Amino acid sequence: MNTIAISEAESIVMETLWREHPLSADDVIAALQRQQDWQEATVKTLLNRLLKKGAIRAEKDGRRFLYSPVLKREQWVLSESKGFLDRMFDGRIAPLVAHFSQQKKLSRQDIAELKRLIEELGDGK
Amino acid sequence: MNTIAISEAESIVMETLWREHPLSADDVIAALQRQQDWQEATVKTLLNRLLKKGAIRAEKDGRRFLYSPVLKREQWVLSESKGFLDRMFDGRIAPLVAHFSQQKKLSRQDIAELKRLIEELGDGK
DNA sequence: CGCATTTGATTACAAGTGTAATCATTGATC
DNA sequence: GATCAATGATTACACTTGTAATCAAATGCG
Repeated sequence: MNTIAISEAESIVMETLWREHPLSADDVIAALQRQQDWQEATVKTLLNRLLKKGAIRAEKDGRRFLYSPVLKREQWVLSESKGFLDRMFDGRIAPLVAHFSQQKKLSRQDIAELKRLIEELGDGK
Repeated sequence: MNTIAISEAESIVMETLWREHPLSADDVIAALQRQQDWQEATVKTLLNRLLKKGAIRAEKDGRRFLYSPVLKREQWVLSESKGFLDRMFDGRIAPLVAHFSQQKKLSRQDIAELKRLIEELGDGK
C-alpha cells in the first residue's frame, strides 16, 4: 500500500538525495563518483526510475531539473526493517538481537548502547 | 565460500526444509499448499534452482528424491542480517533498535525480552 | 542562424525472479 | 510387454534490476 519499492541501486541514489537536496543530476553524479563505480548514464537511469516510481520529484531549474526525495528515509527504513524482521524473525526484534549475541557479533559498544536504550525505555513506561 | 544467495521465493522453500528434512518434492508442495498460492510446478522449479545453487541436496529414494538443506539457516540469517544492517544502519544493531523504539514499534513484550537479553549479556563471558 | 554542448528521454540487453506449462523418463499396472 | 501415472528436467515468459549507450530537445556560442 503506502511504500514505494526501491531497489538496492536506487536506494544508493536516494541516500544521496536524503543527505542533501535538491540536487541536479550532475550533483548526484558527482556525489556518487568516488563511492560508486557508475557511469553518468547509470545514475540518470536510476533517477528516472525513481521519478517514475514517485520516490523523488523534479522541479525545473532552467535547462535542467533539481531532484528531491518524496519518499522519506524514515518511512523507507521502517518498511524495509519491518519486511526484514517479518521474513527473518517473525516480525520481532528481540530474536534478532538474540541471534547476533549468540553469534558473538555484538561489540562492547553495541552492548553498552543497547543497555542504555533499554534503560530509557524502562523509564518512560 | 561465502553465502549462497537465495531469492525470497526460494527462502520460503528453504524454511520448509529447515523445519523438517529430508522431504520429497511432494512433501514440500503439501507443506506449502495452504501457506502459499503456488502451483506444484512452481515449487519444483524452486527446488531445482536451489539444487543448482547448492543450497540444498537431493538423495535418491526409489523413483523420487529427498531434499535436505545444505545451507544452514543460521548462516543464512546471519548473512542476510549483516547485509541488511550494513545497508540500513551502518552495520550496527543499536540504531535499529533505537529506530523501532522511536517509531513506537516495540511492544511491552519486546522490551521485556530485550531487557532480559541485555542483562544476560552483562553477566557471562 | 546554425552548430556544439548539455541534459533529460528512450532504448538496450543480460541476469535473476516469480510463476508456471510441457516434456521425458521410469517404475507400476494390466 | 505396452501403457499409465508419477516425478524430475526442460522450456517459457514477462518483469525487475544493474548497467549503460544512444537519441533528442534546449540552449549558449561563434
